[in-house]
Amino acid sequence: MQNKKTDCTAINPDTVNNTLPKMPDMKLLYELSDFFKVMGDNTRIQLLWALEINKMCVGDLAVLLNMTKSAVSHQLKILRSAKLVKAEKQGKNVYYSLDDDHVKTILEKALEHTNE
Amino acid sequence: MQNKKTDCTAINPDTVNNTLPKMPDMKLLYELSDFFKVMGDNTRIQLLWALEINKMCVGDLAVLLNMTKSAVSHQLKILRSAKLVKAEKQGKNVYYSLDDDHVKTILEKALEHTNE
DNA sequence: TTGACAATTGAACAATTGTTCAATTATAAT
DNA sequence: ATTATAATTGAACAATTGTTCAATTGTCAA
Repeated sequence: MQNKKTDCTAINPDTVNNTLPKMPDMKLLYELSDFFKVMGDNTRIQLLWALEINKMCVGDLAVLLNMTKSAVSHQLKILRSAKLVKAEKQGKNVYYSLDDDHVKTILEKALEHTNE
Repeated sequence: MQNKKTDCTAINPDTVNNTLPKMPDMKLLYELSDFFKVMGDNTRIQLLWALEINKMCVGDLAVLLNMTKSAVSHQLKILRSAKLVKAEKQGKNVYYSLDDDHVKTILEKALEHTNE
């Protein structure tokens, strides 16, 4: 019941042994933290909330959030690769919208926490 | 209907005008993204999940996650200032546990998203 | 009081991240 | 074909972040 990194020893080895097998797979935990990492940026939260109100194209979002199209596009790419938004091309414009019903639920749950 | 940062113009000014008043306060959005930022780290997700299983002290957590006590302590401090975990001193040890029922709910909701 | 152990703290470092800028692609209109 | 507009892309830069290391604080036992 030791730790490779330090000479640190467990105070309650039983508790550690009880906890270890109940921990989820590392892969799952990485997926979770990667998901939250995507949500953990103010620009992306603004984009998600805006798209929750209306489907919009990059130019509209840039004006709405007072940002450059480039910056918006970069962040939308991250949201898209996380499957949080989807893109739909119409002529010269690309319209973005939420790709996932869970996003709204998670935003609301997170609000319950911060509003305490 | 212009943007100060670029010469960019809205494609659909009506949509932008419709969306703008419906956007939540900037302060609220920052609180939200700050919350997700705290959740968006693999070490902290591991800590939260471990504490969801058992109340533990710093040394136990360090052994469980194979980290130094210092690194664990640093991250616990961040979780504590975000009111996600609470500390309770017992002699030489400090026992940590989840401070918020919502955390578990949010973790589960996030899993629903990543498991698709 | 002294020594040992648990935990915290601050500084330093490497790594990651978000925005800007400039260039490029793609589509529609003339 | 040429021009104009929408969007994307990649490189560069500044800012932020997580871990390590060393030193410190606080508590118990001898």
